[in-house]
Amino acid sequence: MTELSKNYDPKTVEPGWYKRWLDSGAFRGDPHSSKPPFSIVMPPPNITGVLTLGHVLNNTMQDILSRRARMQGREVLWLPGMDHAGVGTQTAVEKHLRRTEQKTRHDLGREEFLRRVLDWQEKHGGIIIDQLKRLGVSADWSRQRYTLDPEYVRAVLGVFVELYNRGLIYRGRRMINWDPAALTALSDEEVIPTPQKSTLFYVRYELVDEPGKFLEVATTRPETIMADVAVAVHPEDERYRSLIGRKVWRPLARELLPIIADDAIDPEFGTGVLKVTPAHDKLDFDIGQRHNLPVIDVLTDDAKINCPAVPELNGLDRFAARERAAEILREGGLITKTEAHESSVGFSERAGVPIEPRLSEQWFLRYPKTEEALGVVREHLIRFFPLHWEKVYEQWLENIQDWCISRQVWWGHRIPAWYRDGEIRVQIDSPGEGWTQDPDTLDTWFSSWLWAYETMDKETRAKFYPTSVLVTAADIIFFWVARMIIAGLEFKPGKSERDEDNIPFHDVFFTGLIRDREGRKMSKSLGNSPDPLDLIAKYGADGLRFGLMRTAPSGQDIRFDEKQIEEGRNFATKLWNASRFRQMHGASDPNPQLKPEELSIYALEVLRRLDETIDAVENAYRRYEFNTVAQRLYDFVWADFCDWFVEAAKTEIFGTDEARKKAALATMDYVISSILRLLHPFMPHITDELWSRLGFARNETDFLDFAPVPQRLNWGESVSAEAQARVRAIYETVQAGRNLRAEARVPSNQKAKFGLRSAATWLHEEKSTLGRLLNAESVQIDARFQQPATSSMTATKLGELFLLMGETDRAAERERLDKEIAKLEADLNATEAKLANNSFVERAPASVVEEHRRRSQDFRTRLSQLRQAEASLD
RNA sequence: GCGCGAUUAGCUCAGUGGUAGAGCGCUUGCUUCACACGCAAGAAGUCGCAGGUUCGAACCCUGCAUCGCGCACCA
Repeated sequence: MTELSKNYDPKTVEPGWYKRWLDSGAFRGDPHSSKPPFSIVMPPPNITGVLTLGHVLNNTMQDILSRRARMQGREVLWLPGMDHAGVGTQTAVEKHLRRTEQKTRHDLGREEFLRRVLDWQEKHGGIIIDQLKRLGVSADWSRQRYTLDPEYVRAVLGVFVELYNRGLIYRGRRMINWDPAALTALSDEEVIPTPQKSTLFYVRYELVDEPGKFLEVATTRPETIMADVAVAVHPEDERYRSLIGRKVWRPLARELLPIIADDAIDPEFGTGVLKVTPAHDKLDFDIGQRHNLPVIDVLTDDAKINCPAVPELNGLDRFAARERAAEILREGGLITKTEAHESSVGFSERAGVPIEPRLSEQWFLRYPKTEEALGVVREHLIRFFPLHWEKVYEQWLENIQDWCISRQVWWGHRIPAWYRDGEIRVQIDSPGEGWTQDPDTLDTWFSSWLWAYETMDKETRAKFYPTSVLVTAADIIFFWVARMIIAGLEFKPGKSERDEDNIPFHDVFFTGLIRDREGRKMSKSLGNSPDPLDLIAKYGADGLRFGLMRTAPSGQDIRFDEKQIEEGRNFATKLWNASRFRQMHGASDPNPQLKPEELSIYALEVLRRLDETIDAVENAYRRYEFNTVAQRLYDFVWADFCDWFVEAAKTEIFGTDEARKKAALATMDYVISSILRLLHPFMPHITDELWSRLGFARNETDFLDFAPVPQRLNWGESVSAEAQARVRAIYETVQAGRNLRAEARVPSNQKAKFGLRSAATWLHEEKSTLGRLLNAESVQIDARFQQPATSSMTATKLGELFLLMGETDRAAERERLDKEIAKLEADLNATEAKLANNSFVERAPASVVEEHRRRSQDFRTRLSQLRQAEASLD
């Protein structure tokens, strides 16, 4: 055992441990184990993604749960993997292609393009896996899966075929969300409504049978007028009733349009007249269907105007065309007014451009098992943490729409539909000669929704499915969480037909989003997203993990502040140095046997606090309150153990009584052993390093991951009650004494003389510890201690404490005493007033009333002591 | 419009019925035999606002305000 260095150096320690864990197979999940199972499937990061703070948050939590479960003696499977991220990856490769070769994917052709994507994946893929390893993630990498693994692909396609055969998947020409930049359809969930300032144009449509009279229509999209097929009013609208059934002239690409009536029109909006453009608006499309109107599409797939009848607009981009169309209309005197208008426009989450509602032939899924999916959450077969996400989940399921699952991208699972001469077959493999496969691929989420069980083989599933918990950010509650629940209930991969065997997970913990100090979302464009690897280099993986966990309020968004990570690093150093101090006093006992009657009151007290901490930690884990666990451990280690116990125990550690010294060191061993085990899930590297360096580990592969979680000693009140009272009184007296020192401006490094007027005989045994904590040259303890003229005084639970000085500024001391007396009087009055209140005494719980009585008595005693002291100053 | 969160010290956050807490920052003292990534002491809060319930409210109820999120609407 070599001596510990003064500072902990994560750079040299952490990678070594990770290698040892991997080499020993510590992270393997064994389906044949007899231990009770614990399992998590990792939300698969994008294959070409890099580690973000969001990943750190999410994976640290999963790692904590996994490691804790191993320590609880459970067989843990944490199943990692990656997602092919169809649109995202393809967009990245296309961009690269455009920049380096000025080519599009169509220039290369499907086959060659996919080869390029594979090259890209080869080069940039899987970086994140190494980054996760650097974080200390204890996933079972031997089972790493990918959404494009051949057997996974077959499963995804198989599900498509099955749902098609059951009539739940169908192909249809419907209004979908079209991304004109990525050139693909999107699901409703991929569209982000964004408030946009726009202009509302009031356009005049001339009545055919009454030239010179006009119907005014308010629109934000004059560039689509050529696609109008009618104008519509509300049937009850008195203003327009007489016009229904008549006709107007379309002002661009002049044509006759009927005036129709439809309930969907809001008479309050604009003029109460809507131009009906079925090809470019969902509501208009529905109206068109109801009235058997034709559909005229005037936009190309990249959102340029396709309307040779109006050459001024033809070929223009939609936004340029909007301005040009307005100009043309204005020149023709057809715009009466414009007004500023704010409305919400759907943006593509990927490409960041406004989507176009578009009529298109796509594949759709009619969701099965929506009622059941609601049921398992409502009945808490699946528990959400925090609970309020249930509402969001319910709201979505209650308004669920069919899912557009086809994408016009090449990278992904190609739709297993085959065509020949108007014939269609849906099956995984080609039906043979002459059949061509559907060119489209499936929405990436259509593969992810099987992730919870298609990543497992049969025997793994038998042991580990349903999984224990899913840890994920709430922004994919619809994309992923809800759909996985539906898939589990629909395909029933579990060991029986019952819902409880087929839900994908028992608990879902929703993490918050990480924001910057100003509360903005982290984003590349804002440049406010720190690189976790830089943070690891600066503060160590353990420092990053602990710092982030300590300030991650459960389920709330997190404002990131690097200071917090620095604190994590500082805490690691503190732990390191406390261990270093222990190591300086000889080898640790890996299995210390503590006997209460041999221990100091400080030892009994720190052990009682340890019991409390173990309880608090246990409770916080049950609620997934990672911040509470971290905070409780931080407080226990830093305050209870280091600041108080170790300092007090130095009397014995540096003392001559070998038996007492041994007991103090054994207590340290016991507490350090507990601390290392409690902290291990949060700070795996440093704790294993210390566990090994201090000699707690039995051999090289005796990792903390498999050490038992510390249990309460449960020595009971009879052992600790008196010790607790005494220790608290001493610590309080010490703080009062230190305050006297500071007030009297005695420098910290200068020893001082104290007097304590106290009749407590037990105090004499604690005199040297009291003196040590006060940094005193001497402490005189005497029931009849006479206050010297030159001293300052404070009242404590143990009696009046005097700081003996050469010279005292009496005026300053009097002022100090006056202040303290005034405060005490106020406190006393408040407490007495409460006790004088009959309702309080009768109705409050007895313990509360008792507490007030005790407090009141305490205040009186101290007050009289202080008054006496003030009198003696004269 | 409907729903969900948040509002506590300068900052980030704990605190769910009984005299307001932590870390950072700030002020002061200290290189004392684990640690200056440290030790010790201190200043700092009408607990968003207004009502109500209660002997007692940061906490429970009602309303309002501000910020954020989701859903619907958005011509």
